[in-house]
Amino acid sequence: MSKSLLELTPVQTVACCSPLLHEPLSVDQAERVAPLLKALAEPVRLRLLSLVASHVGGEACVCDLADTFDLTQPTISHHLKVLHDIGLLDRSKRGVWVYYKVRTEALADVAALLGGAAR
Amino acid sequence: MSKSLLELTPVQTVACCSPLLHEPLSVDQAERVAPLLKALAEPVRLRLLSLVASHVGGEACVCDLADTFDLTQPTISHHLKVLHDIGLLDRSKRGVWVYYKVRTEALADVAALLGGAAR
DNA sequence: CTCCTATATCGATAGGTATCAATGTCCTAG
DNA sequence: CTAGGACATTGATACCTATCGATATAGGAG
Repeated sequence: MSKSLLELTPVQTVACCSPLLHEPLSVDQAERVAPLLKALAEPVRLRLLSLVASHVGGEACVCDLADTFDLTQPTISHHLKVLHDIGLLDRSKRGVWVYYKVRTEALADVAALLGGAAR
Repeated sequence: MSKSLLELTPVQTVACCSPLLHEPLSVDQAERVAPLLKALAEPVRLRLLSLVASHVGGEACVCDLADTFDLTQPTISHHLKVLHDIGLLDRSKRGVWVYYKVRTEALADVAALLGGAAR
């Protein structure tokens, strides 16, 4: 099944291969990637990320997000902080509102490691 | 799933397409994917997966793996069970040894959701 | 300044989990 | 059959985290 995985387009030789499946991950690599995956491994955070990304302008304020969930505002705030601290969300305060925006590069890095070969 | 949404050339796919980032994830989707990511979100398990995949024949027995880690055999066995239970590793017993093999489709599914598109 | 609203932080709690030592299961050798 | 080795399971422990209510902070309205 991995025949197509071996055919790489030149441009994506780096980004496209799945290091995870092609050579043993170093301890350092594993410990660097795991926290990113951990931040993603939460249904609420996955939905938050998705909601922010698909919101108008690619960003959303907490007030846009909180109503979607059956959770208190501190809990939403906590999840946003986790995503921001790990580098998956950018944060910018404008007036009273705080806007979050997905850092797509970070997400792409993870995807590339896991299965970039699918591209 | 949402395969019909992704009728793009490989180039476009690389540049832009990520289901997670293009439409809000449903609660169901999020709750289905999160456990997979959770299973991956562990340095030891990432390394195990990587070791199994890059081992000769794409599979490895526990005895091949255990020595690489500074952990007891039950702990390694635990992590392998987590990866197997979630569907990321296949398991086959041959004689006294148990061989594990990566289920690349499962990994590709996750990668596709995060940042790639299945071909 | 005072009040209100948006968001963050704090403290507590309940549930999850990585790890170990001890033990169980199952296969093969003899 | 019995012994030994490969792997899994169990039970205990220590740590982590998702969630809440309460509270803090900070900006805008009046």
